[in-house]
Amino acid sequence: MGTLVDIVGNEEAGVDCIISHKAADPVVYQLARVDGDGRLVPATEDEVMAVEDLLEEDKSNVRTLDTGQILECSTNGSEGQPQLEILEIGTEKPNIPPHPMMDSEEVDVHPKERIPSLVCHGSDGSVCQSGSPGECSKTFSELDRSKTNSSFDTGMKPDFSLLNGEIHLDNLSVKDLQETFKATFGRETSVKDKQWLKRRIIMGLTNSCDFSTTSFVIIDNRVGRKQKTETCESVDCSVLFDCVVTSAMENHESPSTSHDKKSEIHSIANETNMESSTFQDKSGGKDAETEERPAKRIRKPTKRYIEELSEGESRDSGAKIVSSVKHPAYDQPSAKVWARPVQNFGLDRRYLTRKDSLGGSGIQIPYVSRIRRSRPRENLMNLMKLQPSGEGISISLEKNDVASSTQLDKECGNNAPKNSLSPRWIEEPPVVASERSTPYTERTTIQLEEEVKLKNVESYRNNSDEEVVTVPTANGGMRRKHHRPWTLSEVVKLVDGVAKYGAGRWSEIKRLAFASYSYRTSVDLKDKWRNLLRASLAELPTGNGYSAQWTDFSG
DNA sequence: CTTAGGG
DNA sequence: CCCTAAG
Repeated sequence: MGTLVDIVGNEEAGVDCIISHKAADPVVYQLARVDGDGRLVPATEDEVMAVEDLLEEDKSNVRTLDTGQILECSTNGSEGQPQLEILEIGTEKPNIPPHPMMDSEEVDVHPKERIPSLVCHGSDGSVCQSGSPGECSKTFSELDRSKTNSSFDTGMKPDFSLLNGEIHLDNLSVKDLQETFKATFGRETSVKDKQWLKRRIIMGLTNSCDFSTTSFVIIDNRVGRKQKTETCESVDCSVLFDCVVTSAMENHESPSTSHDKKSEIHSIANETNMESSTFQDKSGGKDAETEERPAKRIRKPTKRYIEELSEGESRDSGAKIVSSVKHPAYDQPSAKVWARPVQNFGLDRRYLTRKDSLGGSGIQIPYVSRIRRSRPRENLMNLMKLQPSGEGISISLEKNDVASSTQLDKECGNNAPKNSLSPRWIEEPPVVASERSTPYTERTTIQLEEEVKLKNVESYRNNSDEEVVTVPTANGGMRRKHHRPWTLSEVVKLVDGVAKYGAGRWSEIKRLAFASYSYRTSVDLKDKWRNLLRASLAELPTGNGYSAQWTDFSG
């Protein structure tokens, strides 16, 4: 069968999530976690983020499961071992001719009729299905409303007749859209932005269940059926963009087939006139915040595709910072979820199989390692437009980052619950302090390109070489074999973490900001920070004219 | 166990 | 990165 439900565990983050791929193509992940009682609860925002990062950076914890497979959830608290059985796995494969990379079975599934359903056998033997009212649904109940009546595994059609299979929202008035929204999500909305409404509705329909706060959607892989692309075209630029990027990304991977789709996509891209270089979905982004999801991160294009933008993008919206301010309740001893090796995994050429040290089951790593051959030129250029001319400083990026995050904190930090543990802003390196008023620092084209190259190298390694290999050294110790170059995003996260939690609280930073980078220890963070400090101090002190510029701005 | 600092 | 001494 397919590759449809993944378990993502991340011990550092305490995240054990079930990702049900409702749509394999484009993939829609929905996150839930198994709580101590073996119930599915929606993943928290942070878990979502952690998992997202995990998916991007480290696939070693992703297991691919099959229908009928039993999951044991070892819980810290309770004696019993709740189990989750995957009853059905929903796929939403395209109606276009099957991609040669994919299993051809299960291709003709109606998007809204095949939806993942998980049954969990609680430790008490209770069985509950997340799609129907029952034991588990307690945890889902509120989030569930739309889902239950919009067809879960029952095959029921959604509540509204407007939408029989195809979604034609274009002709609807705002009011109609609001109605539809209400029908979809079970709540009113005051948003008047048609684009936003349409987008939300589409998402609500494409998502098997909308965890109103924590569902997130990854459009992954190639763009799906035509119908889907139409949806993209009319409704959501960001999705479309994603598709385009993805398709471009995968171009080299499936040389023969992606052509059609690619051209198709491109034509759509042209039609929609994607002048915007931003990945942020404009209408959605703004309005999402005005509605019930204030400052929540909107759907972000899969970062791997746009890593070049990560420096700006990961915090430009501020959503990340705001949303991750503090949420106590989720340190709950994570329910560990192992996959028991029950049956063979469908051989899907998109996946590499590797040995699972935990359960012995095969970990299937998406073969869609989006290894970029050449970086997207425009993106880079756009990025660089942001950088006014000036001189290049080797760690300007970090400074840049801190500067922006500092700005953000000015905006939102005041109403954010101050974490009493952490107001240690003082420990920011002097460089940073002196530069925080400098909105943009710059580096030369060459430097940027170097950066990108490095990054590509790194992501390649990420995909091909997951484990931390150690080699014995002369003095008997073990040494990590591979020097993992620090990526841009890692550095950014580090700087960010230091800004948030204070330098010195390495374990905190590791736990919270580096949850998904299992290979970076807190010591690594510390060392890296030290190096950054050194580097920055080395550049700045004796006035080569640099400091003058900084002081100009800060004064 | 975490942090700091030297190697 | 590693190692280790110090909280």
